[in-house]
Amino acid sequence: MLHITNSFTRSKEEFVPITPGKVRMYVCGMTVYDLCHLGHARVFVVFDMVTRWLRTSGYQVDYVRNITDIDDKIIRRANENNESPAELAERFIAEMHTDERALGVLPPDHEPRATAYVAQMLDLIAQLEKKGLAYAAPNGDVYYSVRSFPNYGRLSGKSLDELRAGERVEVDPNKRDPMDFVLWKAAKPGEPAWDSPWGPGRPGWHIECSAMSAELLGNHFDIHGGGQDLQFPHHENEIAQSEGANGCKLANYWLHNGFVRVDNEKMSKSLGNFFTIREILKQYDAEVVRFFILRAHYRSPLNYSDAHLDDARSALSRLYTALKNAPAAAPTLDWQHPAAIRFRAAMDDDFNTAEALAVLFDLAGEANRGDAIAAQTLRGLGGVLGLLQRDAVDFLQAGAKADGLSEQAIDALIAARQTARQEKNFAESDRIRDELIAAGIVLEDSAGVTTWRRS
RNA sequence: GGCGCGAUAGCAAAGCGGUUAUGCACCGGAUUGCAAAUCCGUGUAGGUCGGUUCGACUCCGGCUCGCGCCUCCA
Repeated sequence: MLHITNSFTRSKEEFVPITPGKVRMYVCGMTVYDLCHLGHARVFVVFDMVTRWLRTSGYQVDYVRNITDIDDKIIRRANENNESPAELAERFIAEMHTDERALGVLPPDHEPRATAYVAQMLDLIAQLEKKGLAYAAPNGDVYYSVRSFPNYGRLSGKSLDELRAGERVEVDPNKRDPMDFVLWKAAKPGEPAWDSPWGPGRPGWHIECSAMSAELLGNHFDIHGGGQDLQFPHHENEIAQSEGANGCKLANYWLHNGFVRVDNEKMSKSLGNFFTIREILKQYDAEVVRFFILRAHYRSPLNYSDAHLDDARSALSRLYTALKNAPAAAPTLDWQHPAAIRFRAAMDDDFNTAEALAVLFDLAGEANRGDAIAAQTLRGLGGVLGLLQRDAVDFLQAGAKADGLSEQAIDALIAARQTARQEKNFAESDRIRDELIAAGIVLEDSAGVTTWRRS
């Protein structure tokens, strides 16, 4: 029985889908004006894990993760680059897909782009205006009137009066309340624009998600996810828009993943302390990065550092080492295996991947003691998390090939060392081994055969 | 200032009112020509002050410290 911590109620609840056997999930994706950083990677991997677990649990999942392909930053960046916003967005969507696939993230069922749903957004804004929840301002923008939506602040636990007290931005004279947010932005010269009843313009950020989720999943769906930083105001605004227009609950469960930190500070573009997936992948195997993300609970903060990635790599190596003698293709996973039962219990407990991974390490120990079933179970359960599907030796030998020794050179040195050992010339054999260690290659002699891996 | 989250061993990170988390690192042993890997074993915890309890790392409260949101942000 799956239990999920719902950020709306701030409590752990039994998961009950709206339609038995089916789960409809919407996750806020990325604004495509630059390469993805590790924070984005965490969202991708976490909700990929959620989707995989729901499917493993027998649910048919309809997973939507949107792409924001029109906004201020995209327009600005495109102008700087002398390209159109559409071209820029297209480029970074492709880059995002490259990063995701490297991390073993399965494609969502739908990846709607905001620009393809402007008509639906306009419908929604019209409904909100009709219901007195939206108003056209003198400057041509259309705003949402937060004071007209009684539940505003429920998700984030904020009240409008408290928000006002902490108001740090200059009050816009076009807004009736400082917290009112834009639904439709009047066009400025040279910017992409769509026609609308309120004049040419483009959609505000928040309305995109309300329109796309309704179009693809309906007005009421099961799970809404995203990074913690979107809880306020983005998700709060989505609720105000969708529930205000449709009169029904938007999502039953709200899931927010924790931040990635650097030196105990949130990793973000505005702080400039971010690491792109691309640069991390130059140094670390993508599966190590995936393992690193999954090793922490999805709601906990995750501190990024080379030392932690090194640690993750060592840990994952232990798992793969246990699979060295296991067949590559795992037969059907036996869910009655004691470890599988523990694994399921951990995952059912709010997607506790840290606990689930601990089960994998216990299995590795059993496999190392010669339990072939344990090795199969290890590979099978790893697969549920999108891990451990490679040939073990391939993983252990994967690495910095560019600046290291070629495999032929390594094999030649191993052969030379073998000859020296047979001649009991241990000074020479140890010299060769030291040379390899200096090059990051560790040798392992077992049963008369020497194998190697990267340290 | 308002709201919220967290504090676990050298590092990372979970569960749990009483019984080994787990990984990395470390130490002892086995194995090895020596290593590595592996196995066996030991040790190292629960910010602080109180309360509840037969018993608290686990529940409750105060304090301290850290983090996040309140502006775009995954």
